Amino acid sequence: MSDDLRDLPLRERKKLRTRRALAETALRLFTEDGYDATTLDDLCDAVEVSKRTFFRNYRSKEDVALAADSELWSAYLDRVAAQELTGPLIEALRTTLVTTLGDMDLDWDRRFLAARELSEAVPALQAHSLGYCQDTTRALVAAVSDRSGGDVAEVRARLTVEIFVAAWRTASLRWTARRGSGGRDALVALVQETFAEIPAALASCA
Amino acid sequence: MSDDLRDLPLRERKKLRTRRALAETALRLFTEDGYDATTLDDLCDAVEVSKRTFFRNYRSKEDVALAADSELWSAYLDRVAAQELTGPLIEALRTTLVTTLGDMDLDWDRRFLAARELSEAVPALQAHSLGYCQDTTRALVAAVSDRSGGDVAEVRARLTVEIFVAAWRTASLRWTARRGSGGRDALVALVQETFAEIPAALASCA
DNA sequence: CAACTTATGCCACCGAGTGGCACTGTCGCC
DNA sequence: GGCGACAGTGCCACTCGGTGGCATAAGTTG
Repeated sequence: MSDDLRDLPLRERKKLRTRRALAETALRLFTEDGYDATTLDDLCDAVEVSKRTFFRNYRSKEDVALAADSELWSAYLDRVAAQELTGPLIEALRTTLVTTLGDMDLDWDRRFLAARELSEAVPALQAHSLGYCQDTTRALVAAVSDRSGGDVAEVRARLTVEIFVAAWRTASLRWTARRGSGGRDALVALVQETFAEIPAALASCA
Repeated sequence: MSDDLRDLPLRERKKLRTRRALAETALRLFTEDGYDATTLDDLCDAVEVSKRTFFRNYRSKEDVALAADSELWSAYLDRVAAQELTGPLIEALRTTLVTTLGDMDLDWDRRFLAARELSEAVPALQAHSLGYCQDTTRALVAAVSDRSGGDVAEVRARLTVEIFVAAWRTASLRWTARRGSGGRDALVALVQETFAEIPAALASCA
């Protein structure tokens, strides 16, 4: 995923540099000064870019804050599309997630943690982030249903994917709660733990 | 839930009437002309109310479109708070949901269906609707964790609640896909079916 | 009827997001 | 090396969702 590659056309390099500067500065300003307190004009001034240019790089103010989420899901979907899933679906989904996590950029941890913490503090970001999950869910269901058609099968696929996302969200919430300590390895461990808890959770009493 | 009650102070009655007129007209305009194409000014003109008044009744444009969702979750949380949950947690949550569904207003079906269809067409509404689920999740976890403390228990509770919401979303999606045919009874039946599918989904293969 | 409360209307304002157009740096081609 | 083509950018004006403030009208209470 690390396409730092300097063998891109000059134009692309410039564009990529402003894209990253925007995401980086946005994350800093949002956490330092607050999400609502930071206007897009502030951000654009800081990066020395026009507001118009911002919107050519990101679809919305929420989008730039949650760039790390977006990268994860995009990488995940690529991976799912590239390989064939075998065995129990939820296991396959979990395994692929763990692999994808391992392959993210080196500083992805930090950016993702910042995004999660913002997302918990700002309702608008939380909603937007859930939207990403939902889009990913849709795409996953489509990808999985293509391979094994059927009507009952589709309901099961959707349900499985929803549960998968639910477990991921629980795991990342736990990781965020301890402020990301242990880094990516800890996150992966929490994913494994949380998925293993699913049967117990279904059986647990009030 | 049917507090049509005319034994309220006159002022309350008026307020309630504009509240309902706003929700009703909003749903109509949004479905007829499109969500984005309908401005709040359009809505306020149609109801003959100032924009300021709109925002004293609803927090946002999304809010008024998803009033039916909001009512459901609010009624559900009331019910959960009022009774004690016994036996397997997910069963208790499901049963309470079915009861709550049975007790909604008579025209709730129609409004909920309209809200769901809008929500599937408009990303902003989808995100907002997921936000409601998330808030409900939080509240449920808090309510359940109060009763049975513990650290591992809290993770299980959260996971259970997340799975509960996942199943509900799958069920209501199925209902919406068939355009709400069969009304509320069909929705309840789908809820039962979908929850029953959970074990099979977890075991299902790709 | 008078005094108080509360919802409402009106107006000015902020910030997110879009469309249009002119400009400039980059790239391909001769 | 010069010369168009064109993507990316800046600037400007605009729409629309959402908020604050204040005067006013409507409902409530004595």
